[in-house]
Amino acid sequence: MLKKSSKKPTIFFCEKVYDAVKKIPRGRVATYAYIAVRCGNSRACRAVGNALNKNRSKDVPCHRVIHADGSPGGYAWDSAKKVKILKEEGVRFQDNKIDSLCML
DNA sequence: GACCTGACTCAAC
DNA sequence: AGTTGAGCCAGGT
Repeated sequence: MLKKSSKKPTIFFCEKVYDAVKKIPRGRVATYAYIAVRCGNSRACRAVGNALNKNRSKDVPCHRVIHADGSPGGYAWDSAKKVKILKEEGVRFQDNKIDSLCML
């Protein structure tokens, strides 16, 4: 049984990305690497960003996803707005970077 | 159907 | 400390 691979968990990955991002509590942020790890590969961070960038569903608080070094990263709608939203949610910023304490 | 790019990250130089 | 290269996944051209 088991027909050898035959298929890739492509859909799984993006689905997990949305699920993980949706689970981010308000006032908190997560790094792409964190989401990637949650999806199975810590190096799939690119796929995570790509999934959000191409899908950017309103159901997913993609603004809570930031770089690993604390930079707000990018935002398909408006990177500046992303920072603003995070501040509104209560995320602490340190020198234009998200405080590591707010990272999951 | 193959190649490249993209909201990334880590390690080495 | 800043720059460069390599690694991963998915979608678009």
